[in-house]
Amino acid sequence: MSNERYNARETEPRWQKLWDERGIFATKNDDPRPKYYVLEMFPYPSGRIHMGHVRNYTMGDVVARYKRAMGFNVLHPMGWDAFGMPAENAAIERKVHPKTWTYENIATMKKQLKSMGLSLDWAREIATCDPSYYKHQQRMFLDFLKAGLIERKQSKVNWDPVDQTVLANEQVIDGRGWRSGAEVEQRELTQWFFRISDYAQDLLDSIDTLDRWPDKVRLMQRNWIGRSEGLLVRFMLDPKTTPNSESELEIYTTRPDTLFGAKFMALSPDHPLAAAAAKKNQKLAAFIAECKKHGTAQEIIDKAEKLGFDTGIRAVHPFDPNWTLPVYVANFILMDYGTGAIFGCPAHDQRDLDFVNKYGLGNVPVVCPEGQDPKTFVITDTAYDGDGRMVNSRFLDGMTIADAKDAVAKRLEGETRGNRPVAQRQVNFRLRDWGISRQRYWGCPIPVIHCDDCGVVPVPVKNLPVTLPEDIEFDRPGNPLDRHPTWKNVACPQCGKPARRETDTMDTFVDSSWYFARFTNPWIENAPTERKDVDSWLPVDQYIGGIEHAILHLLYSRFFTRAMNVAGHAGLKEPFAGLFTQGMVVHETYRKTDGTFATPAEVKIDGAGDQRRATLLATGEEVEIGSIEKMSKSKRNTVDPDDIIETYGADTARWFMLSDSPPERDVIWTEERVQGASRFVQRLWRLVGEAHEVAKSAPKERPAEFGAAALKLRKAAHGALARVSGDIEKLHFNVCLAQIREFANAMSDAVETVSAAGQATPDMAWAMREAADILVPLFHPMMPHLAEECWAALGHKTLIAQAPWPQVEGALLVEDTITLPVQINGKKRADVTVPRDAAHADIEAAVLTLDAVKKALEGKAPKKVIVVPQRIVNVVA
RNA sequence: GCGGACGUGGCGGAAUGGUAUACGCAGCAGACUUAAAAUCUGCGGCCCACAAGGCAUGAGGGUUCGAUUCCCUCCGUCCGCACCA
Repeated sequence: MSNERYNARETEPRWQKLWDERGIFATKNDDPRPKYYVLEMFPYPSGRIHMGHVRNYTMGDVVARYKRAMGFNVLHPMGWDAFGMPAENAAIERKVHPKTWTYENIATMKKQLKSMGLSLDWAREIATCDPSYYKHQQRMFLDFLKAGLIERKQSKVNWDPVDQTVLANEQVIDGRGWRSGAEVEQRELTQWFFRISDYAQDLLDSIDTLDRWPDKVRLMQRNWIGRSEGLLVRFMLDPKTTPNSESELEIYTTRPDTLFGAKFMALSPDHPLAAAAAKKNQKLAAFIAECKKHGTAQEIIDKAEKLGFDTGIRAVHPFDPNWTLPVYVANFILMDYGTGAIFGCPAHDQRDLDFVNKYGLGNVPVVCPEGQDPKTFVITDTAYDGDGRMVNSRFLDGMTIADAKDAVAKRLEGETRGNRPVAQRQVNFRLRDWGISRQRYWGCPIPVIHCDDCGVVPVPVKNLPVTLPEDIEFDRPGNPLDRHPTWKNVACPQCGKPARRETDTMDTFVDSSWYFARFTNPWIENAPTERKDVDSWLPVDQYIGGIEHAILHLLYSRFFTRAMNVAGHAGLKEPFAGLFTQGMVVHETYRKTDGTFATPAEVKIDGAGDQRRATLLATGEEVEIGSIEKMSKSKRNTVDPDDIIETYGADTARWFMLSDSPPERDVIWTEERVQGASRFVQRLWRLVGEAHEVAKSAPKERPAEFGAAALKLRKAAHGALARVSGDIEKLHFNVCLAQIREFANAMSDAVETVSAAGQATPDMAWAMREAADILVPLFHPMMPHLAEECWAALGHKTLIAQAPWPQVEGALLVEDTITLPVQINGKKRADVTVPRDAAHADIEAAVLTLDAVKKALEGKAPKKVIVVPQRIVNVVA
């Protein structure tokens, strides 16, 4: 067999078929072995898989196959995040029904995934657009509604007047809709919200328990939740200056210590007091209208100037009835954070300082940094937000910031006005409730009915699912559900009178917030989950996906699991015990003279290093080799997984994805390295063949003694085994692959030794058999097809996919004598070989006889000799 | 602006307080071949003709017997958040 080339194209489908026929990756829920749940983020069925999928699913498959070999009952399912806008875009642009488009894509991508040789349990496949899935989602919506986890409220949205649809912030570009180009308006719509903010503190606290999540993701979630501790303070207003004799304004501040530096108050343009004042002041009304015209798009907010308008209202300082502050409406105050009103202390807040400098209100520093003279400490253009002592602050003078905050809070909490304390400590979060209403067709219908008499009525559970109608038209903008002739019309479940269905559908993030739970038992029809299954399988032991989901998907899933817990559909709070975020697949770009890009397949590369040149295959025209970018359609730097699998085989593609780059970092796809991976596939095939030849003469019984060469091989094999196991556990795939290559090199050396000697000694033949039986299982998780073929060639009748992980022989990892590096003043100068358990004194004596040491010491005694057991010796001269 | 990560040969990278440059890619030289491909062997941080030696992990400083690893300052690259009071 050793002189035949390994033919991946013939071999891979053969093993895939066999795995399939024998159903060896179908997982049973009642298997008594310990469980291991490995999950990769399921794909959106966009049409074809891309290299990012190949990388993601290869990593998951390595873990799944390894854990299976380690004796775990492994759950490794796959499904489709199948609702979403691209299906509707296809319907509009190509007149294909979203359902047809989606299911065709699923079929194509499933075939592609199968060609990768992934050890997936396809019997548990889920598509979120299937009524058998979203039925349960609707059921949970109703349960959550009953449990008070969902509410309906007004919210501002980006409205595209041409497409007649709501746009996400990222779909608004320079204030215009990304598709229509129409100027986006702010509209108030009544929408459904999941009350995720009720769980802000719990979601924050529990991050500490997620010790197998990347620190980066945990930090991003902490920042996103954005907890702050502050004080609500009720300022009195001069009723003579207010529109309707209002007497009070409540503000939120995290810096109550700076109250004596206050120079103004500011209201959000959406604040009720601003609205009231605008009714009596046309100029103010115009100012507010102008503020509201600006969208929520980030670019606009960034560039917008800080603008204010003096309402004429005057507020009274809480510590001085004779001290009044002007009340402005300002465009930078958000209505939905705190109370929508603030007091401004310009000396210690840059934004407030910019504001007073524009309107000439001045500033007073109240915190003086250590070592500064308060008399000369002035603020002009840069606010001071550091530590220091209170100054110019009456009873607070001399206190630290923390003490001053506490003193202000205590004093104002103690005062009451109208039976309520003047101030109250409050914790605020940046995290907002999760608006899930989408004015779209291709999503999960929200199961409620609007009745003129009964109001919002939930669809009775027995009437679920509320299915999407299939006879819809995309010939006009807007939501097809809204204008469907009959779907919307329904009798009120309570009073029986004609009523209307909710035509909004759910955000697709809802679909992906519980699919991992459904995978634990996707067959049960009368409930979203089977409690014994969901509780025994969850949490997911290893979740793998892109960093782009670090916040939204992962935070929503954490919330949703809590909600399922409350509603009785799951018994835990944290769905993902281990998380890994893999890097992207990137590729260099090729720019043609006309500025457009060429694909890697259209380009031929010549030369190396600085001499590398790229020319178009078709015309010979030179193209510029550009920067390395994320593979994308727009840069045309994509490589099609199908092409790679066709040319090199899935194992080569899988090996490449794990090589060289650490898995959390981006990997650069290059033709040279794919060939390198392919060469290694061939080399392993040859090596296993050669090893098999050598091993033919091996005795059945393990020899009592091993010669030096055989022992060296055995040590290499067991050393590699121990290290590879550890590296897979830590997901250090690139290091793991280097270990396998090193072991293969050691095996090649041994084969070389045998062929130089003419024949194998019995001990070497036995050791070679052992080495081959270790090598194949080691690379099986990465290259399963090649491993099956090698395993069969070695004469095994079992499948490697079902074989146990080899046992390490610990004694082989311990050396009798060890060679320690010898440093002189921290630089390596020599080696010394000593018995493993040699005493310090003996090692020291041995070291002092070395020529290099004698020379360095020039006859003098060393100042110190440091012996680190099993590691190193350092002589200080 | 706030927060975080990273910086090692020509390139991807290894080593998380103990032999810096494992493993691979590219390169060079050689073997096999009529030739090529494939394969195999050898060489690859810099300075110095060699050796000895010295210098090298973005730059500078510190801690340590010993620092790529820990600490401080700076430079560069990337990422997240951002009128959040």
